[in-house]
Amino acid sequence: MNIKDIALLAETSVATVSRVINLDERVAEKTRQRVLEVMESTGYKPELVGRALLGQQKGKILVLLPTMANPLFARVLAGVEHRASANGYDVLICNTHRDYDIEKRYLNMVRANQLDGAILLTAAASDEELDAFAALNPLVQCCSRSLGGHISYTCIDDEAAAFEATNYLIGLGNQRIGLINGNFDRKYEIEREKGYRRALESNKIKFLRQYLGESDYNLYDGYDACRRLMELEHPPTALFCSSDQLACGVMKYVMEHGKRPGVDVDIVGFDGTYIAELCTPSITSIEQPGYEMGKTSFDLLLERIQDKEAIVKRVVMAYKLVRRGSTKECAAE
Amino acid sequence: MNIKDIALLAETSVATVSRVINLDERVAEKTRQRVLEVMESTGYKPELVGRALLGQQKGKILVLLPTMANPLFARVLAGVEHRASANGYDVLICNTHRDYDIEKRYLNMVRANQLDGAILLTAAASDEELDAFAALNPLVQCCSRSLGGHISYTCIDDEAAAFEATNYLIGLGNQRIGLINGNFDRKYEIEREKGYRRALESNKIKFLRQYLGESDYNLYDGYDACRRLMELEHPPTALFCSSDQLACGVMKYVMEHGKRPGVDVDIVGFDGTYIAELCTPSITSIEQPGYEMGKTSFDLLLERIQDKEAIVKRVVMAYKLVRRGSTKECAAE
DNA sequence: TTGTACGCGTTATCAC
DNA sequence: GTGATAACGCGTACAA
Repeated sequence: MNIKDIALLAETSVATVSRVINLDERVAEKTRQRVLEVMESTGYKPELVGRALLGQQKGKILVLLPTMANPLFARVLAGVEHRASANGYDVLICNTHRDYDIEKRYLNMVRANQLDGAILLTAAASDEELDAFAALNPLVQCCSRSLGGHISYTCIDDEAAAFEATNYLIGLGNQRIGLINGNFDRKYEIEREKGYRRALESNKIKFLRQYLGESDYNLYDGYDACRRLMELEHPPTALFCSSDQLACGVMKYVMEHGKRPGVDVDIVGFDGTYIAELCTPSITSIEQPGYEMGKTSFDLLLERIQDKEAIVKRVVMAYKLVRRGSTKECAAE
Repeated sequence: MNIKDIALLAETSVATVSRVINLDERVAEKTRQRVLEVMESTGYKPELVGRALLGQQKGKILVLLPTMANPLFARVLAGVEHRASANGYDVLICNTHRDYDIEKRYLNMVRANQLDGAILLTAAASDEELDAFAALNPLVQCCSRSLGGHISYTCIDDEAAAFEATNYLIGLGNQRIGLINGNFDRKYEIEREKGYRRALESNKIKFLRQYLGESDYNLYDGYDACRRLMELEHPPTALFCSSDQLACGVMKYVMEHGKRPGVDVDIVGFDGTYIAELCTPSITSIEQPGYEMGKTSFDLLLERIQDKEAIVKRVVMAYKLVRRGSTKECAAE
């Protein structure tokens, strides 16, 4: 059942049917009714593939996530969906697993005119590749940033956030502070380590490599990394984790070994997700404005979709250190 | 840059280029090389839209999730992706928010030949509608089931699982058991309440409506529902929750009010996600084989894609009651 | 106001 | 082995 069949049944031409579908004014009311009736009775819906072939707007965008496991991304997604829906766009999601080939294949859907554009969280491709792609296709980044002149992005200042978190832990009286970070060499991970080290330096605390714990952001990585640090001769008295999930694993280790978070060990997470809220005690965390970042990402993308030459914007949003029970001053919570 | 350009540059015809692309044997080695070189140097990739227009395989399927928040779905997704990747399919995801219109719009992508098929978790549409859709398009369900003769699905026996969990709580000596369930009237929610009530009956415990707590599966719903039940004159001594996230909120309430999970109150969750493992104490939960269900869902879908008349299968998988620290016998964990 | 004809990128068919 | 061409479903410029 295609547009031709409808035209036949409505005793008119494909052009007229197309006009009816696309709300073109210049079609007689009588004809319109006849066409609408036929469409109704046959249950006809235009094949989007035909339109895509014409390189028109598809009304769909893609969000590329590195993983589904972090609730921060669910919040970002909600923000994207909110703005997308208001502008008549559907949002498709895919899971790149931080894999270069998968990321490429999905981005290709944009290139192949299947989608209007894409929002990328945590890229696997190089800055150069991304920039080249963004020069030709609507692409923006979110929660991470890429150098290069063609990609708009929105993110927080990871260096400053890590500095503030570490500084806060020092202010609570901690001198030995562990950092459990991801080991993917991503820009935001590097930034966070930078901020951590800057806070140590500015407080005249010596940086010790042994206090760095690595992780793949897997389920028990926080737990395992914490064990390694706690088995040191002089274990840290505070831990700064690069995600709430890591912090949750850390808490588990700490509590299982008879210590109280917020009393014996201070713990700070990252992202400010519900995980941090639901743990007991709840976890002090750097809260990223996921929902806002999602909304802004879509708006930036829409600008690029509507105008290929739209000016590139880099939006850095405010984060917030939310103090909860896993650090001393709030232990009573 | 399309197939025509390549043909021109390689000094041959579009037909031959198409043959090279599709690994057709009958093309001279010399010609093939020439074409491959041109494709290489131009970085040409076939536009999938053209193929889609011919009603061919698109190599893409869609997974419709009710929400991103439940880690169970991430596991299901991993299973789907594993089998999909092995069969050359890309997996797109979308978030229906349990909304009828959104679900319909995305399913339409399948109808409109944009995708090869869809896997649906938690439908918003009626059984009849879904069945009608499935009669014409490849569609399978996962983690929930639909009556009707055209939909293959895979899920667990929710009634039996709820029965076992409730029975287990009774076996621990509990007589007043609360059920915190979703309030969407979904089949699996109804099944779980049935199992809960059957366990009470078979142990001669009177069912009390006041021990039913509702929720929207939101962040603090477990916490709030728990408060309502705990403020009753005779509060329950055990709580069975319809998700791990709910159970986590329940634990929080319990601990904040000076009671110990697994000692003063027994708590059982549902799904067996990492949330249950990472809490302290960790949470006893009905573990759904998410990864396996995901894999099987894809296999069922592939059968339908490859053969429209493939026989409908209903796969019920084994669940597992995993005992952890939130219930008495394991409180020492 | 309506209809005809073309083009989008690809593959299948058929003739050479 | 190769190439010309029809076909897929749609929107639109242009003609009527």
